[in-house]
Amino acid sequence: MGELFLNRPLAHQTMSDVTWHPTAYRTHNLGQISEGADLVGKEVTVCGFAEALRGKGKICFVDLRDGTGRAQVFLKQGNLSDEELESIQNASRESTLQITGVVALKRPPKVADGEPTPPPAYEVVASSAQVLAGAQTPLPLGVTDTVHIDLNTRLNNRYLDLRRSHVNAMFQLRSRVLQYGREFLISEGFGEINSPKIIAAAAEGGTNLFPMQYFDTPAYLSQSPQLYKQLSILGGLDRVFEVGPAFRAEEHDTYRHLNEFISFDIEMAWADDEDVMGVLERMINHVWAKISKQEMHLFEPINEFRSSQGKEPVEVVIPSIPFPRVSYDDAIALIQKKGGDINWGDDISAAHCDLIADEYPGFYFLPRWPMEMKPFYIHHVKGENGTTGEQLSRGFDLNYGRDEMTSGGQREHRWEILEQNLRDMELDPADFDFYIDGFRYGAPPHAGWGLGVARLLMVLCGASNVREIVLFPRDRSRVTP
RNA sequence: GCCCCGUUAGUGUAGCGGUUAUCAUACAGGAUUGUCAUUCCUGUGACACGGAUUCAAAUUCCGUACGGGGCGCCA
Repeated sequence: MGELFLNRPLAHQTMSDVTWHPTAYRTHNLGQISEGADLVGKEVTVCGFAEALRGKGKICFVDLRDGTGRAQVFLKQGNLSDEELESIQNASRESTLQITGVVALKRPPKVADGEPTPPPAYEVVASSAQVLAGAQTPLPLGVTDTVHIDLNTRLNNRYLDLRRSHVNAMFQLRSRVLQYGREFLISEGFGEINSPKIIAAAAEGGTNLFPMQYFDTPAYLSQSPQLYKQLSILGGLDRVFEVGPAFRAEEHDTYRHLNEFISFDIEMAWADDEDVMGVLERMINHVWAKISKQEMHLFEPINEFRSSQGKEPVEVVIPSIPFPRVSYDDAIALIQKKGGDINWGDDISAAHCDLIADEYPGFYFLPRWPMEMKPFYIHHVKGENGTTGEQLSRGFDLNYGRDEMTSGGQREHRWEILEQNLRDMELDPADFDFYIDGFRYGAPPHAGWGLGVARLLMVLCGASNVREIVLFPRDRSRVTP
């Protein structure tokens, strides 16, 4: 497998847009070597993981990999000391090596008649070689092995799993998605904030919190930046976003839930639900457009791997905007029409979403949920009623297929209505003073949303489990590594 | 939390009452090699744990542990 990518840098951007200064251990990275036409004849020092070592005699080939790419190193008796040659030949896979040598054009491989000659490739002819750190054998999982590996085995040995090229590519994509998302929001006047993760009480109703001890006071891990980004708006910050962790003590066990996850949140003053849905679809459109323009090389290892597993390649189709709006009313009618068992007032399950996705493949909004199904802080407009006459809310979801990506809405900005909403839900407003107090001194109408980063990446990378694109996932039964 | 299912070398698999427990890859040793998933030879290595049934259990049953899939809830 590795061979297929031997001459390709893992990250396009690393070579062209990034300034690489030499470090204490290397003068060049392997991405530079693999694009090394202008380095031929130059002496370089490179470092990397030994992906494959071939040859125990007078010559030896090493496929070396670092974070930027791969390159072959050629070692020949006489070019370097016998001790050095022997130490490399005795090294195990994934040991880290440091090689000094001259960049040269590789001798072209023998190709069968009719096969095209591969493009020129470059290698380092070693004049000196060191093992920096040996890898114990056997490896708990083979980085280049083509055998299937259980997700659990992979996560138990994530530090090795991450070395696999398609896994590595997914995390590079994640970094780009966040970068392009940030740059988009900043271009629309948003500023980045960080809200506290240690809180005294629930900032949003519903889920269970992880309790913790804060000196002598009981406290909790934050399950959402909801309240704090609203308080930022009340504080006059106008447009804010946050990328940060949220913690939920729910005993769920699915491909799309974790107990710690990264939420991409925005909050926007003087705006309603439609306004922030617009921000969201423009942001996703921008991210997809940038990815498809600049990062498609990252899908090569991903699709190469998928093909080895008999899976369809993933394609990046820039979703056109606006995304379809399927109101709650329309969704219920559509599900019923397609034979789904659902009544007005029921939650829309993943199976129901499959039915909607038949009609609306890709991203679609589900706006205007019943007020009684939404939390007390969601705004409603009197007179906006559903087909059964019940009050509708300005809350919405964004789905992709069967999966919910985002939940958001216009928030209620009037403290009297907040208190009334709580009383309507048979809750005591006094218990929510920590929330409502911030609203007592003038509040802009505002709206926002929270997007599950891993769920969005799942769509982009074609992953079937959020754990695949979370570095060290935390679920009900996993707190290590 | 509910309903199904699974656990065999480092990794991933075959076997489904009697096998010397299959194969790939990895690992160790050797030969070969400017190789291209190098090739070839030799070797090492496994039935999750506890109990039951049986002449005989990796294989059937019960329990435990761990894991997987689906659902609910959510992002």
